[in-house]
Amino acid sequence: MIESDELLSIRAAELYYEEDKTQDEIGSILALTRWKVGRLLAQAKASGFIRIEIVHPRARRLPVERRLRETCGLADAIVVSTSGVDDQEELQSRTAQAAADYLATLRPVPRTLGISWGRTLDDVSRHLEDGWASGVDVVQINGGVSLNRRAGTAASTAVTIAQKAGGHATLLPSPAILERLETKRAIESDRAVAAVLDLASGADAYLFSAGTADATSVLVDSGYLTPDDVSELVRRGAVGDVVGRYVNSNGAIVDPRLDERTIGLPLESLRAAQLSIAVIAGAAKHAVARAVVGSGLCTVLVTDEETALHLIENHPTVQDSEDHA
Amino acid sequence: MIESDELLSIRAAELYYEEDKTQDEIGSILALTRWKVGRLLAQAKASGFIRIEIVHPRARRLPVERRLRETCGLADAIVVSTSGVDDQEELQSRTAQAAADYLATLRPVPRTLGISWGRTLDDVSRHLEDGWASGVDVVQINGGVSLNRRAGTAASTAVTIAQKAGGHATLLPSPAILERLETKRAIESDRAVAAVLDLASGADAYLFSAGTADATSVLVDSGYLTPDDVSELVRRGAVGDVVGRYVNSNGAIVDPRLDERTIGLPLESLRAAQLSIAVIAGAAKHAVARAVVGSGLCTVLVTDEETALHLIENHPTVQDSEDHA
DNA sequence: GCGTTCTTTGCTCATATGAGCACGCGCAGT
DNA sequence: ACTGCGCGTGCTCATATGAGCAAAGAACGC
Repeated sequence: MIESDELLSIRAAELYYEEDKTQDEIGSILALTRWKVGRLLAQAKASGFIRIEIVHPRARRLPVERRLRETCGLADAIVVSTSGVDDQEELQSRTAQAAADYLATLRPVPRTLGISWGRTLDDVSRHLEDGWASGVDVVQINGGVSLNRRAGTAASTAVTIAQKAGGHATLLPSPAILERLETKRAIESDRAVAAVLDLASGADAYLFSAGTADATSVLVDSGYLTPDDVSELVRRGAVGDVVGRYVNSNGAIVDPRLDERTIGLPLESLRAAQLSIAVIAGAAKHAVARAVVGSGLCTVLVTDEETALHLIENHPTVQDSEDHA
Repeated sequence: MIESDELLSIRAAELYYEEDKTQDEIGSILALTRWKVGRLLAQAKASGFIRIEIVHPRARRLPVERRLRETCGLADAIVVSTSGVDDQEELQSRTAQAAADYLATLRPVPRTLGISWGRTLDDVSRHLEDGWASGVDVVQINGGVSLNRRAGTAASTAVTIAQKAGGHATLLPSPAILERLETKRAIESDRAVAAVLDLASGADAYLFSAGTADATSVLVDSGYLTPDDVSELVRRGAVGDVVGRYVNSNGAIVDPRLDERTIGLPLESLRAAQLSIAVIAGAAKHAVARAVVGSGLCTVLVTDEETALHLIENHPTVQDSEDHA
């Protein structure tokens, strides 16, 4: 029964899916009633013999999204299909596209959107369509405009997103990390900076990415940290950075001294936010993604299938809550 | 239109196939009429965005079979799925299984079945179920019983197939290739041998495989030919052997002198047969498969998907008919 | 500007499919 | 043997889907 029924269900599936026969026709071919065929087909599906895949760069993985939402307690999850993706480039692009799509269809439309900056966010900004919303103001939530070697990327990301929505951008005129705590305090209390930070903390939604904790980080690239600094952070458990702040696998700040010199929205504000969207893709970022999701830094995650599955596997339900400072 | 419709059809497909929504539900989600959704879905399928695959060791590829039948003018074609097959072993086994299944469901049941011998055929015999038919007599169509190193494989193949069908086996008591033409003639005219050959030429159906033209061939393994002999044959265009006879890519005999010393059914008998089933699998046998199919040696081919696609690509419609002798 | 033609849209209707149910068969306990 | 239970089977009926069609709309030439 088990054996022969399995084979029959395969034959039925071949005729149904590959030959577009009706269940009735299959019935007469295999000498079965059409109800039996229906059950065989259901059985084949249930046993996982039928694999249906949607192959398209814009395809999403709804079942994975659901699982991700459920196991990680996210308000929403966007998972892009990873099938047939050869290079990281493509994967980044697909994810950014998905994030752009998500933003564009977001309801209610946020009046102010707080964003970080970096390669990923810039990618999102470029994938957004002109007129994706009307009148969304964009605020930077962490510093880093001027020092960035690829001058203006951070600024242009914000400006592009705002322009395409017919709103205007507010930049955070400050470095990402200051060398001395006093300088940081001084800058922070500067009226212009304080106003932006204030605006940022009141944003309706946040959109940010995360960086890996290695020498390829934008913070290294921009000269805020040396590769050695990063190595030391890694030694102390850093898995990546979120809006310029290095966190360990529990999502806790790795180096409070460094963090104190970092300008921008504190991570707690992200955690408290009604809507904070993280865009994280690629195998290199699995660890940060886990930290971000596990520690409640985002309510919505946009990612690739592989990363999503990784997160589900290692269900990032925080086991130990805090780390030693 | 093209752009937005494509995206919509992907969204619809996700909801339909991955979330098991009804077209009507999708309609209300995407703000479309259910007919539009239906069309979008049809479009997605037509554009090839929906890939349905049946993952099972016994799964076949009906559409490929159809194409193979049509482009190669075969009476029937059996193509096994190659998805997720790691090793050659598995592929051989799947193909043999399919051949066994095909034999078992063959109608009308042949009264006498002519078979060759070798690893593939032996595999088929082992996959046949006991009682796969009732009263099928089996005849060997080419020599090679005694000399074979793996003693008795050829004989056991025939006997197994016959036994499982409740019929009896007739072996061809002769080497595959004789060293001297006179010996061959003498053996051929021996009453016992002649009777078997006569029986063989009158079989209702033939089942055979093909070997590659290299040192791994069973003919080398059995000591009928030396690796050097084979190299020479290859130099002269041999792509493999069929029932002990080496053919070139047009399916023509490579070395008529050698062929004259080979005992067994001539290839012309296979070509003239009402029903001759070739079982050929594996990348190494693409060339022989092409020769067999292209020169009409079989009316039915059992093979793997990869080989089938190769045959379809290089549609083996015989371009030049005969080769120089 | 106007008619023509081709495409797209929303429909009706026939068909295909799935849910739920009652029957009958086989099996075990008494 | 009898009876109760469980399972697979084939059914009825509601629902989902696809074919075909007429009208609306867009694109084009005159």
